Amino acid sequence: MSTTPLHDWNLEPEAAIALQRRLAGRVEHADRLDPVRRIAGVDIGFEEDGAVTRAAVVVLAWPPATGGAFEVVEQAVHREPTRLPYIPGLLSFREVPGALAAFDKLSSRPELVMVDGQGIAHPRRLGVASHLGLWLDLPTIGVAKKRLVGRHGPVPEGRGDWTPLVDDGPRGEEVIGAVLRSRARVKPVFVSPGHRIGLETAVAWVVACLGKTKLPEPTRLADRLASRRDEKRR
DNA sequence: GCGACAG
DNA sequence: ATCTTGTCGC
Repeated sequence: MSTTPLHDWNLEPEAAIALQRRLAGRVEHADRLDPVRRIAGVDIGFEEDGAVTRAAVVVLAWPPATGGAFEVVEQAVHREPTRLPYIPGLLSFREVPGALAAFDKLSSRPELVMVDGQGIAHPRRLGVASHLGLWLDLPTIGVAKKRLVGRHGPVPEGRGDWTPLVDDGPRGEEVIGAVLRSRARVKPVFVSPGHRIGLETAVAWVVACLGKTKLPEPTRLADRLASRRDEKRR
């Protein structure tokens, strides 16, 4: 993939959208995973009233130890001035640069990455997970807490159950993700392929990484580190 | 004009 | 995303 620094990109909305259209065509929708030994979780948080972007990456060992506990192989945090405000559909331009910088601090390279946000469940099929996957050239999965686009029917109640998230594309209706019941009696999460992975495989990995909470461990731990829940809760 | 709208 | 106390439940 291109190594063009994102800060060199023209971030005018029209240009950003045109770029997303081009990049979407490069996203791979079939599984192309190496044997998985490490899974990374990525998330971005903010400090100083949003003036500072805080990107966090947590690498977990796969498989988890008997009992379900995941071993944290390593983690990294990168802070930088926030580049852009939040604009639905253009989240990548706000969060990917920081995420890449955080990845640069890692000494190991994961074989799979889970991102807090959408994958192809995006207006132009290029959510933050897909965008990051292209730049890292790694399989990525988008795990979002809310819906950005698409529609779906009732979500089955059992943990691990899911219903397809569909949206209309150039060639008619297409499945862009899964609305997954990651935990009984809790609002579902939106799982969508980011890059180099298909929907079924993506859902299987998310379910395999579920602990006791709504979010899969990689994303949950990255979220905690990005929002520094540790120091805060006191 | 009125909603919808990842984080 | 972020600001935040208590509270219900396993």
